[in-house]
Amino acid sequence: MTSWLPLSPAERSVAIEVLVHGPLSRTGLARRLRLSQGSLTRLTKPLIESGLLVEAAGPGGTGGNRQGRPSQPLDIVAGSRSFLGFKITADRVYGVVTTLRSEVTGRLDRPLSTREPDVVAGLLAEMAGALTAGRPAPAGIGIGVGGRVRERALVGESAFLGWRDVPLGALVRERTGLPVVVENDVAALVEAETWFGAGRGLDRFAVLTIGAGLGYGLVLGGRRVPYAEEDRGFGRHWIIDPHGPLTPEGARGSAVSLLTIPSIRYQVRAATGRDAGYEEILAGAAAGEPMAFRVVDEAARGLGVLVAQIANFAMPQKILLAGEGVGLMDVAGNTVRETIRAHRHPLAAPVDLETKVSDFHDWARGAAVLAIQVLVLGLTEARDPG
Amino acid sequence: MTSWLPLSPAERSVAIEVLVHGPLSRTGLARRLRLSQGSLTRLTKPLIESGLLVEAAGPGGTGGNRQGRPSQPLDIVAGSRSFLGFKITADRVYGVVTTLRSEVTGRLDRPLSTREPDVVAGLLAEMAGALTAGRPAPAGIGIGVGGRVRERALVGESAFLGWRDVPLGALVRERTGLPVVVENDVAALVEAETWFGAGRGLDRFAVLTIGAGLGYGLVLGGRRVPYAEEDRGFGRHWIIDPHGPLTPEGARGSAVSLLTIPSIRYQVRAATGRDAGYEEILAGAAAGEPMAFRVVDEAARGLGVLVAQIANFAMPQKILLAGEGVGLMDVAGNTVRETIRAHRHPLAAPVDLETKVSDFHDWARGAAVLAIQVLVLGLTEARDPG
DNA sequence: ACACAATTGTTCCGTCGTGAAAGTAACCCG
DNA sequence: CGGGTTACTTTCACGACGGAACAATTGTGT
Repeated sequence: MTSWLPLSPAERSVAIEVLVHGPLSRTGLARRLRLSQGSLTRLTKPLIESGLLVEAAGPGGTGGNRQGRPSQPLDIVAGSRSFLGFKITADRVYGVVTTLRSEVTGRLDRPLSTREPDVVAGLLAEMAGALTAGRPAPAGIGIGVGGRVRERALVGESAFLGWRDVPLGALVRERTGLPVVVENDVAALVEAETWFGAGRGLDRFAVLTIGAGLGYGLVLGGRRVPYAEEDRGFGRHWIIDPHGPLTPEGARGSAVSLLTIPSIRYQVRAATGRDAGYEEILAGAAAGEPMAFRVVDEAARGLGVLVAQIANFAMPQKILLAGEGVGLMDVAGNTVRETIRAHRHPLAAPVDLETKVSDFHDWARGAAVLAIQVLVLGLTEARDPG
Repeated sequence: MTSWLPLSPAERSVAIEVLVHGPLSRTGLARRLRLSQGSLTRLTKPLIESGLLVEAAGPGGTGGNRQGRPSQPLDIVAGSRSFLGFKITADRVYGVVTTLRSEVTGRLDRPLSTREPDVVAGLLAEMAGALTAGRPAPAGIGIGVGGRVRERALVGESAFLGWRDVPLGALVRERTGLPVVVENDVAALVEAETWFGAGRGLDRFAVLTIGAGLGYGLVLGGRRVPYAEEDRGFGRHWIIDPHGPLTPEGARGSAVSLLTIPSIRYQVRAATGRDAGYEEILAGAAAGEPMAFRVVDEAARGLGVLVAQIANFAMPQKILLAGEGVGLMDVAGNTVRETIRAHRHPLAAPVDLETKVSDFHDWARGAAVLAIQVLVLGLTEARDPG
């Protein structure tokens, strides 16, 4: 049990199904995967023997069968392995320990004094040690970085760290002896939400993150679309309103200028001369302070337009708003929803919109999910044909 | 050979590969489909025996091997079967005969005097007879209709025909004795371009049609995304510019108001008092007539914004502009391209944009492709999970 | 001219994954 | 305790596939 079997494609699909969709009986799995019951007996046997799956204690709960032999749910031994996830920001590193099911069992964060790759890798190794002190060794490490990442190991370009072609994966692997997966931070969050969050089981799913910048990810056919713009952040040139605000960060009236936390603070500061925090501005808008209201209202309309465009052109079944800047929805959610409606066909299905305020540890958890996907199940990034 | 074998999934993939990607040797097919050479011998044998494939005359042309046994390309017998495709508009029906490769070998169109379902089905049957007079009977019929189509047979709702739950497929099958596939017209055009046109071999591909209305279709993972808005046409509520023109057809500044042929003619008529044709307006804009130029220029900017939004949010590898209203690109293509660039990240890959002026017979050809897909290869519509 | 290399396509065989069907297990109910 | 019902297992036969050896057909070098 020290290392898992190489799984056949069919075994892998069974493992993923149980991992993502909770305890399931063999019969239920057969239905979901369109396999015969006999195949399921065959496929689950080695998975149970290797310790990846167990027969859950209590037989099938509610909604089960009224008579006949009770079903025997199978479950992943979530605690059998642990994973580390890290998110690197400009001035701080956030880390979490998670189970196989991506439940966070520990968290930590440390300031980043320098951005020297060696020092950062050392800090990551040190945090890995601190996070797993007194516990069994984790199965792998996932690292999320803003910027372009190649081959899940190399940071090709990261503006805020000033990095170019830094082999971060190798550096951390040397210092920890653990397998390491490096990925763009938005991509990692999207994967995490697809497997364990709002996008669970969906075929088409979009994520928009609002924070210091914007992030966008699209999942189609259950797989994330590899995009080419992630290197310098999204939305600086998504012009929502040509007459909109001009900020240092994006083009005039761009999504970045309208929506990101720094841009909203900048606008209020420019108008009132006072430097207010983001939460403070939202509270002010809710209380009817004119300038704060105006900026937040404009942001809400911009967000509505943006969400409607995503819904119209990418046609996802669900859109998740995540990040630290979605508190906007609490204050001006109705404005956002009205604007979405105005930019959609009246007969179109309403957009399934979910809001999830996330902090930097949630981003780290996303990176841990990448490690789960790659290391346990042997998934590799979808190739881009053509 | 009167009816084709039921194809196994592997045989089907071979047939599609040859159909879509032209003559291919067995070795080439093995590489593309990631199968062994032995499997290819096995799979192609029944296809050749049944007459679906033939060994092409001349051995592999240029770019082949320098030495060794020359490869033996396999090709579809395109002329072995023919297909009918129809496009129904408000006042006219257009029909084509095509080969298996979707090459048009005959065309016809007739005025539509009434919209009574029985009469329309009768006209279709009569046109089918005229199109195939003196030729072998076609293998199937595809029909494209603007509006919502269910189960590839029922016209659920079509505003311009005034239909609701009309079993058009059954009506035409009764009168012709041929299998019939009914589909939304835009969906059919998208499928045709995916298999035989601009989207050939691409994983992600978008189509935007401009004509009397707008159409939009998205192909992801090689399959068309089933959308829910097609019933009343796209773009009436895609607000491109809130201060844009107001026309009878769409919301103010909507894509429909900016781009469709009736809206452009309406704008010029409202401004000049003279009713000019679409081509005339384009020529006037090119010649510098102020009002025509202004309307066309605004349309070009609107189109640029629209294409940029599609590129930003759906991230296709290629976007096709089709329909009768893309003559705009000849006159104001540079404006469109500049606007796209302004709404995209400067480092993002340039949008691969293709323009194809299409007439109503091209729409009919699209419907014939649906018939090819469904009837010959047994493809069914992608189910929408979740 | 001849052997040889290179490449395509075919034949043969062992393996593996699968569904069908029959059989076993576990539960409820009367 | 036996019948009904549902979950799971075992067995078996089939079919799809890859790998390896082999045949076919050309170019190349001496």
